[in-house]
Amino acid sequence: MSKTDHLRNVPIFTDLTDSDLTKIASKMVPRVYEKGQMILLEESMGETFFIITQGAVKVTRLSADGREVILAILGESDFFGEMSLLDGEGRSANIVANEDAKVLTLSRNDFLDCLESYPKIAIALLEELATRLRKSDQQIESLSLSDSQHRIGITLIRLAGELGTIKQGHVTVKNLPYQQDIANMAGTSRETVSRTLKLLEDKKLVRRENRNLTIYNYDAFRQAFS
Amino acid sequence: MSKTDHLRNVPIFTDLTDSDLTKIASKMVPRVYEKGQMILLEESMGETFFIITQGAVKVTRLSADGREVILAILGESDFFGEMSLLDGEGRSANIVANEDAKVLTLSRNDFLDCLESYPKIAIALLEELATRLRKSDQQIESLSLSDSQHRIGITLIRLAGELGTIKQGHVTVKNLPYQQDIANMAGTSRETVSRTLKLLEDKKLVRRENRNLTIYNYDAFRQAFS
DNA sequence: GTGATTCTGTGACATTGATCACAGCTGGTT
DNA sequence: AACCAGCTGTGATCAATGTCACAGAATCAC
Repeated sequence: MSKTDHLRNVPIFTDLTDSDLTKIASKMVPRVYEKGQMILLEESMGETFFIITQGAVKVTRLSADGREVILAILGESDFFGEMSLLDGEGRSANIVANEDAKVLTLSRNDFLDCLESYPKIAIALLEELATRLRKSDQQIESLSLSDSQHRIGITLIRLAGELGTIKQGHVTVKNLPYQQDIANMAGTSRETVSRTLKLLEDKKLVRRENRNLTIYNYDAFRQAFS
Repeated sequence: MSKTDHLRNVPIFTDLTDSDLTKIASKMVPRVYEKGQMILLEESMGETFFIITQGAVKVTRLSADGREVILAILGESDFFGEMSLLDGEGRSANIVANEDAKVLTLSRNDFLDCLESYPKIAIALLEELATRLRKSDQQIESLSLSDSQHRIGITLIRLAGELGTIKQGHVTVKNLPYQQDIANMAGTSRETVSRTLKLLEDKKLVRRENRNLTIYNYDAFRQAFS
């Protein structure tokens, strides 16, 4: 698949003509990362915009004592790095390749030029940031008000939405993240995730085999936890 | 103060010429709300953009059983309502006048026209959303990793930044919000806020008199809680 | 296939902080 | 000035869940 083809799938570029896409694509530089490799380090200055063409990354913040919060897991056609380009502050999060990953990068100047030249990109980006803000607000609510069981349920729904495939009402998440990662997304401990998954399985709400998780009745499940 | 004067103070409009500002101002309709009055209700469709010219509002989410999370307290020259205009989803939060408040409103269409006609507005708005997203991410981190004492400390810092005035190293927040509101911002209970404030006062980190709170050594305080 | 590494399950225990209950203040209103 | 509503302080209690410890599974590397 060519660079241009990849860009076409990215929400903020969908409104562009082929020739515009090609122009932008020509400025993008591909890079490759191995699983576990750090792509961006907190505190460093942001100078690059990234689009994922293959694989997945996790966006985290680390506390002084090394505990980690996972803010998001991003996959193909998702992008990152725009925040510090936009507001000029330093990085606010770390990005790590969660599996082997390929990305396209755009320099700060080229990115900002895009915004100036194609107002549609700016508007689409506004849309995307609004959606992310909305999700963050939901997360804040759930961390503030819900107990660990609900937060874990909500996290499974997030994962299902991002990584799952729906088939006749039940969703399967292949390659479920490790319990520690789920815990770091849900703001709880690994042990609590273990116990809660068992409980959900006992209640016949989900099934696990190998690294896959199936939510039997996705709608009912969302009902119960949102 | 004229409408145009108010707009000049709003970050997303600062780059505009006077004549552009006047054009936009002419489309804005003023409204007035009393303390406690609901300005926007969750779930309703977003059709209006608001700029605060006087007073303050709180942005909240409510759980099914009536508990409230305060996502932000906004004051003069802050704006809200842009989220559902941008991504077309329903409202994600409630807005309540926290004191008597005056606002200027802009209709959906006029707002979107502004974005199309003045790319600078779109870019400034991107900047603002990036900043908000950054704050949300910090909040998620602190809810996930910090104990209640730290979360309350961080909340006081937020309040100091938004409502306080700095004078030779110490910050005074006049008209500190009620403990219940602080609790709803910090994701803890009102009683815990009461006990923690006492503790901070005993440690000579802050002083309270009437409805005012003074943080003695702002830099050290931030050091200790961030 | 074997060993090493990493992930998961589970009991025991300690602790935080929510909740309840109620008294004491404070500020606004008549 | 007296009253009332709503805010604040504080003790007692207790459930949820984090932490520790370790055994059992799964997966990876050679």
